[in-house]
Amino acid sequence: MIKETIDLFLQQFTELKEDERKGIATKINAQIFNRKSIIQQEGKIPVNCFFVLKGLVREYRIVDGVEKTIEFYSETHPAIPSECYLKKIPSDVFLECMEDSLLIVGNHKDESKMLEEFPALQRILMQIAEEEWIKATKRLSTFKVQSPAKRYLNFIAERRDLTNRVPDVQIASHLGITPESLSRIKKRIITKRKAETNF
Amino acid sequence: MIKETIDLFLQQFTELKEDERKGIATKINAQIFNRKSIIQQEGKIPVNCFFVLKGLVREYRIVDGVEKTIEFYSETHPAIPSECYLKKIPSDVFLECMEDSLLIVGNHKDESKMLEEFPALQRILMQIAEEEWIKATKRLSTFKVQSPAKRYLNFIAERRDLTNRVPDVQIASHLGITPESLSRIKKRIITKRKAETNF
DNA sequence: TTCATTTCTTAACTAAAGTCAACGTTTGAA
DNA sequence: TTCAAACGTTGACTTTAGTTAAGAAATGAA
Repeated sequence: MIKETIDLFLQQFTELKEDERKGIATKINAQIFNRKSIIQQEGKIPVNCFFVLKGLVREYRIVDGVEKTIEFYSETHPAIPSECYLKKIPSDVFLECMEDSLLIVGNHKDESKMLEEFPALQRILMQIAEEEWIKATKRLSTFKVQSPAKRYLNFIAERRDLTNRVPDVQIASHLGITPESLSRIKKRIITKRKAETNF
Repeated sequence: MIKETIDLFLQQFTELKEDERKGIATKINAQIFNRKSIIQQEGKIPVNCFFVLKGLVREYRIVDGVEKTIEFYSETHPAIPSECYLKKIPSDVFLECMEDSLLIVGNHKDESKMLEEFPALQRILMQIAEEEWIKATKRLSTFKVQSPAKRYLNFIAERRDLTNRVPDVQIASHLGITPESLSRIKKRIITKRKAETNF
């Protein structure tokens, strides 16, 4: 079951030959985490990086005593306290499983070993880093160019899967607004829609 | 002069051996562009990617007829219409030199050739992609967590070099606000500072 | 140097977000 | 099943951003 999921995950990287893929699959360490598991504490140097095979991971930060949700990582996406993991400095964020989740668990040592054995992995890591870079850049430009209401519409369009899996408070802070504002935005959208269609 | 600058640029990647560095330096294509040169047009598939050795490049997008500044790329940073260059699709942004600039000019073909000849470059590209990812992620979280005023204070603290090189209109849209707002924010900061120090 | 263009600031007004507080509903742990 | 905690919404009020318009200052091309 787990092995199948890992193999399926690796199949998206088409440049891997079958024997490479199978070799990598056997060395990958995947674990099940319960809902509410904190897999990265703030203040601790990250030892692990994660990939979500099943489930959902939330990245958050505590600012003035309030949780600020930075990102949601769902299936097939890396969940890494990126800067801190790469630079080996204490994490400024928490990572929490929002659901029972199946995660690939990596660390620096295993990563080096696997890179030596499977040099093709280098390309894949590069590809992942590039994709994450692109995603972050795109989201960044939505903050510069769009209103909160548009960002919300954007969010429910692009991440429809998430809207029923996480509470609005977290979506709000992910959009950079308060939960009260999100509530009002939702109301505005509904009344606007009603006005446009004459009920 | 140009060759020296290129060598200096490459020295930051300490994992390169001296002969590799020199070899790469001779193959790198750097060009001087005049202020106001548009080095990437919107709508055209990017053929080049750039690295800023000297000068300043601005990335912007036109939204509802208004220029929205997405990013400034200064010395030692890559200036790439990232998604579009990597995916070879028409660019959704412009790249413009804000000053007379010395830029490394790359393209997909040269990149492949150089990667073949100098495999160590792969690591460096990886490192660059990671750094850009981290930067984008960090900036993203400032939009989620900070007020426009804080973002402005942040900007002048971290990019002091830029504040005198680019007009406020562009800084404003880079911060995701209007120039009028930025003007008011600046005023508020000054009056606040006066109040705190009793003049 | 000149002059049109861009830039910055200010004002008046509108729209939207933040804050604080209250309250009914939902949720999930015991 | 129960009940405390978390959640979502609403209202009243404050603060800040967007919009439109205008004018003074700075800039840069001819």
